[in-house]
Amino acid sequence: MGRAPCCEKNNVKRGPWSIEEDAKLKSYIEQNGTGGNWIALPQKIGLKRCGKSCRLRWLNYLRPNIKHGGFSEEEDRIICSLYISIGSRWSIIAAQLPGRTDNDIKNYWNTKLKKKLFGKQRQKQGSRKGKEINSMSSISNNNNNNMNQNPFWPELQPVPYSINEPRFINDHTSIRKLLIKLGGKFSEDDQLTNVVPNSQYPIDNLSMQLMYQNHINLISSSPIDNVLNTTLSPLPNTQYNMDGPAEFEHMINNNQQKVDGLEFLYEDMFIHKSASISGGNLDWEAMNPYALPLPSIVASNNGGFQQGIILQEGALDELRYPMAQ
DNA sequence: AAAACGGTCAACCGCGACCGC
DNA sequence: GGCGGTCGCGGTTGACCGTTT
Repeated sequence: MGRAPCCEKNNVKRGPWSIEEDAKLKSYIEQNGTGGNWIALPQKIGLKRCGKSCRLRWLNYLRPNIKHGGFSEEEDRIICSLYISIGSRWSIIAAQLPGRTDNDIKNYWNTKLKKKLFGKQRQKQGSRKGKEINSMSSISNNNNNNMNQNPFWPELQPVPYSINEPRFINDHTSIRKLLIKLGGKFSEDDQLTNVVPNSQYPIDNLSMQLMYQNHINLISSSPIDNVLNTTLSPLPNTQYNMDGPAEFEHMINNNQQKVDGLEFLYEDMFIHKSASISGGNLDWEAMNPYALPLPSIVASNNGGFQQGIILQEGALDELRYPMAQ
């Protein structure tokens, strides 16, 4: 048996909203609020619309102080940084951009920013084709080995990644270790409960906002190398330019102790659904200024934490199924 | 001139989460 | 704890419009 529809579809109008409908909805909500029940709202005001449709129209269009179009460079940067860090959590990204709606940002990303970002990358890749053939083959060889032996991710399974997987959320110890390594307010003696009441998720909104802000300040203001040094400052100060997967791989392989607290990252590097490698190449430099060259941590909308790492389109399949190419 | 194509964006859909009973 | 109703989210669709062929 299918799920019951939220409204009787035969009796509701669909498609674009008329000026009259907009005016009706807007004036009612401005005077009376939503009443906490979107489903009942259209009936109250005599609109032949689904409650969800009313909600959407209000949130995305009629609500005061909504901005449309004209995204600034700063907004671009925030969107890209957050997308790289947390993926397509549009509502969370929108929360960082006053006046922007999740729908707007999603559309903007899908139609413009994504192309801007990856188009730039392809352009650069195209100009370095010869060089990349060599690096591709080396990556491919490594991948084959990795897939056969899984030296770093022994339990890696070719299963689709789900953002709802509790892997990070449950890995409290790792998260805490990472937070401690981030330094600043998270000292070794601090209890995470100072920030996360009762050590249980979800964290309160203010803490989450503060964490976000710290994260955004960090990633939006720091040059790549500085970010790396800053966030990993409590670690031995070995420099990695992170110019590609080989460097990152090398870092993991030879410096396990230096990245203690990031254990949960490495698996995700290969499983995260936003992770990808275009045509077998990782050209992180080309992702600048938006790309983050390091694992970054932010709060997720369900109160946990997640990490993002930059890989390019197609990486997942190639890394999982190297023989299928 | 017109058909084909591609980009944009408002709106819809379906699912999981949440909440009250 | 189970259930039904509602909310919120992210993915997808389709109408519209500008550009290209």
